[in-house]
Amino acid sequence: MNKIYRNNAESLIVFQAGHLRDLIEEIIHCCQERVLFQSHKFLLTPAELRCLLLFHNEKYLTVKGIAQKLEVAKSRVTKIMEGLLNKKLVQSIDDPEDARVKLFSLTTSGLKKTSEIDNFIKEIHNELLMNLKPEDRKSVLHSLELLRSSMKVVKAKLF
Amino acid sequence: MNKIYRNNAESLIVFQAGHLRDLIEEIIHCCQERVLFQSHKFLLTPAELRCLLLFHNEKYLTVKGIAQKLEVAKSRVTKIMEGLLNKKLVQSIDDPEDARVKLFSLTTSGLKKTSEIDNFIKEIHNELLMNLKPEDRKSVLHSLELLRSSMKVVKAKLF
DNA sequence: TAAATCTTGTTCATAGTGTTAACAATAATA
DNA sequence: TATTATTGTTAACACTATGAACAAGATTTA
Repeated sequence: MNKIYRNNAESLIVFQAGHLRDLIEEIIHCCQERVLFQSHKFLLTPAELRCLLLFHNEKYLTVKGIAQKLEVAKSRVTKIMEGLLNKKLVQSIDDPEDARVKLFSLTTSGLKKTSEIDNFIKEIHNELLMNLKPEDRKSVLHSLELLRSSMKVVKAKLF
Repeated sequence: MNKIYRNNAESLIVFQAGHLRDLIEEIIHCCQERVLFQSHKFLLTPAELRCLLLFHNEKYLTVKGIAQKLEVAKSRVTKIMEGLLNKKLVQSIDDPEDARVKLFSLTTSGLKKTSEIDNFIKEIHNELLMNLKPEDRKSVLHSLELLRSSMKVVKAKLF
């Protein structure tokens, strides 16, 4: 029952599923290494780096807003911002319309660093793409879209 | 210089690289959620779960061996094994050939749990595959292989 | 063989990520 | 105005992880 399959089709699926598992694991491992590498390179903790990148689209962010985007508790955000304030990469002002709220924004050096990080990440992904043969690029992207969709379906079943 | 590209080819590459970045990010996020879900499901910490799966291929493992496979410090392994010993999922004996060495192995309940976890992961990946159209499966796997290779090249340049 | 060196695993201090609960200040609502 | 809801902080806790110092045991070498 463990090694004998009803037919070749079933055996192929088991093989492919195992292969899929190994490939995903390797790819994730590689990405995690990159995250550590780049936070080390920019003298930030991974959480600080992730947080800085949120300011790419928005000039002002609140603790609540950051917590939602990073999907962590507000108390965690307080800690992360403490680090970024110490490093003088962000500054905070009180929201003139609501005294409970703090508005965080990048300092000049924070803006510079954020832009450097974003360029670095862009460059990495550019290389990632350029290492693929031009005719493979579209199909790799399409495959990742299929995989993402399938993951969403599996996830929906799980919860 | 930021929004004007020399030609359509360059613009396409920038677009594709950004798309690649977003897709990888989403996929990784999904996988991380799965890791949390499954460790919660099996009443283990993620590190304990990862460690249990190492016994799939080998009956006996040492602290050093586990540290190498998990790519963590030996002191970390000591802690993880403490948790697994408390949960009675592993047992340890002194290596008769070297008094410094401890040989860890799964208990009966550890073996059972490990097998349940492995089946769960197999099932997840099976579903992941089955949600793809049969004619897409090979190309998705092939694309992941291409991506993995490209990542290795990029990584090699980085270090 | 005895001394020096290497290996194995543990403990401890430290850092980073993250949660929940309790709380104070402020805002919105009834 | 009194109640309720929101915002952000603090504190206690858990998990992941590292590196240094160390003890015990194995190996090498002089």
